[in-house]
Formats: sequence, C-alpha cells, structure tokens
Amino acid sequence: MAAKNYQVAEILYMVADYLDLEGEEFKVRAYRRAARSIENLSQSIEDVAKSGKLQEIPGVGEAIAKKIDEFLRTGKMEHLEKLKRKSPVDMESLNAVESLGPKKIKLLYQRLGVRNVEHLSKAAKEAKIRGLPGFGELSESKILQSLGNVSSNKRRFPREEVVPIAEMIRKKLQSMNVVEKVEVVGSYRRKKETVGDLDILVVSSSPSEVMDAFLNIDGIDHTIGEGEKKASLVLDNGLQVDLRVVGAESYGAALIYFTGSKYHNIRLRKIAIKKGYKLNEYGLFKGDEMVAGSTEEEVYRELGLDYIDPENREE
DNA sequence: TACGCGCAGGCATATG
DNA sequence: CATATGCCTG
DNA sequence: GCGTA
Ligand SMILES: [Mg+2]
Ligand SMILES: [Mg+2]
Repeated sequence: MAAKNYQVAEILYMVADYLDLEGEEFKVRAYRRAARSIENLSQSIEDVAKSGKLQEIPGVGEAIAKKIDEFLRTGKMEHLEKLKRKSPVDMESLNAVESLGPKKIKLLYQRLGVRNVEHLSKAAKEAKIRGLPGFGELSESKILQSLGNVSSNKRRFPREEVVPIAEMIRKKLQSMNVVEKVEVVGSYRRKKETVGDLDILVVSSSPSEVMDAFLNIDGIDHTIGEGEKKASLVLDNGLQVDLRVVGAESYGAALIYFTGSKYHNIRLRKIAIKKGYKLNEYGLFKGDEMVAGSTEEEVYRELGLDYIDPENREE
C-alpha cells in the first residue's frame, strides 16, 4: 500500500488532536473520519488526488481535500503548523501518558506552561499539579507513575508475538472452577495482523475470583485499573491486557461488543435503535426486557442480520 | 444554506 | 455520601 | 468540517 496514504492519515489525526485540545468537537470527528477513510483506501491517495477525486472519499470535503493536496505537493500542511503555533505542546508524547487527555493537557499547558513530558515531570516532582482544578495528590502521583511506564512500549504487536501470551492467559483462567468460558476477543479475534492490546472475555458468576487470578498472572509490569467487572494491566513487554467478566446470559452480546470493531458496534447499536431496541454489552433490550444476549447469532438475528464472521466486522 | 453531528458504559478521581 | 467529569474500552 | 434535509 502506498506509504503516502499512511502519512496523510497520520497528519489528519494530528490535526484532530490539536483541535481536540482547543475544545472543538465536530471538526475533530470530521478529521478523524477522513483520516480513517484514507487509511482504509484501496488506492493510492496520490492517484486519487491526480484525478481530482479526493472529495469522493467519504468524509473528505472541499476543505480537507485542499489540505491533502497541499501536503502532497509541499510535504507540509499550514493548517497543522498554525495549530501547533497556537498550542505549542507535544500532543503525541503527552497523550501517551496514561490518565492525560485533551482537557487535562490543555489545563496543564494554560496554568503551568507544560509543553512536553520533561515539563510535566518537573511540574509533578515540584508538586505543582495538585491543586489545579480537577487534579489532586492522587492525580499527580499517577502522572509520575505513568511517566515511569515508558511510553516507548506503546506499539502494535504482531499477532504471532501475542499468540503464546494469549494462550497462557486463556489456559490459566480456563482452569479455574468458577470460570465457564474464556475467549480472546478484540482485534485478535478479528484476525488482524497486528493487535494493539489483548482483550479477554470471561463468563463467570464469581467475577471477583476471576479478577484476582487475572491480576496475579505472570509477567505483569503494572495494573492500570481494576473494578468488579473489568481490569486492565500492562505486561513486562508493554502489551496491555484488558479483562471483562460477564454472566452467561450476556455472553453473546459481550462477545459482539468486545470483539468490535468499534465501528461495527456503533453500526449495530444504530440498527438496534431504529428497530426500537437498545444494544449494549449485556444484551439487546426492548424497554427493560432482554430479547437477546446469550449468543451472537441470536443478537444478529433479532437485529434482522445474518451472522457476520469476526474477520468481517471492521465496519 | 442551515443545522445536526455514531453508541454505550466501567472506573478513577474530584467536588460539594 | 452522591454526583460530575475525564479518560478509556469496543 | 462534512453531509444532508
Ligand atoms: Mg483491542
Ligand atoms: Mg483493549
């Protein structure tokens, strides 16, 4: 695939991140949608541009088409440069810090002049962050901790590399008496060549015991969060693993939700709404009544759809 | 040209 | 304590 | 910023 497609998508995602920082909402979505379309484009973006058909790409209109053209001609996008001048912060590295998002990054920049992780580290060590609106002592120590969890590990992993890890975790959980089912879901189940993390779904009526076992598997670097039904951790090699525990009656709905993709989920949930239902990871509901949920087939059927294989759930 | 904009929910933390 | 907000998951 | 009513 043409390398330029990836570059154009990346730059549009960056524009979105800076707009996010400014509190924009819909432009952010617009740029991300365009970026995603270009990522999934089957032709070279340069060829599309040459034939003047950029605006035929879903989510690309007059304004974004112009900017793409500019980037392809000059290697730069003035719009992005301008946004960076206005908010001179290193979004890429700051965004990679766990617990920091656009709102908090904006506040840190405005009140403390934080532009990058070095500034952030200094501010945290000097205890200047606690006391900002929305930040307390806990937030500050969490930031320091996140900074220690080097973000260099934030990469995607080749499928082959995670297969043994997935199997190890699956077997361990499977062996528990209170566990009825274990499935590795997410992009792993969709058979993508690379995965951003591992998503694991467990059916059990004793979630707390499952949580406990999960949080004690081998090779954990640190835990991100842990609740009654959900936990996330990062392994020594930087791979994030998410666990979700549900009851048997929700197995199918949870499989659908956790297998994704996100866009597939949104699509299904919209169809559900149109048919007067509500779809979430617990089931398909008409009012308070569950009409499907224990199997995937059942949920698709109630939505009036044929079963869709996981590898075909990108949209 | 004006207007609405993808869905749903768990967890951590701050706030009052 | 309940509620709001932000971040994060698919 | 885009798509559509
Ligand atoms: Mg995943
Ligand atoms: Mg995940």
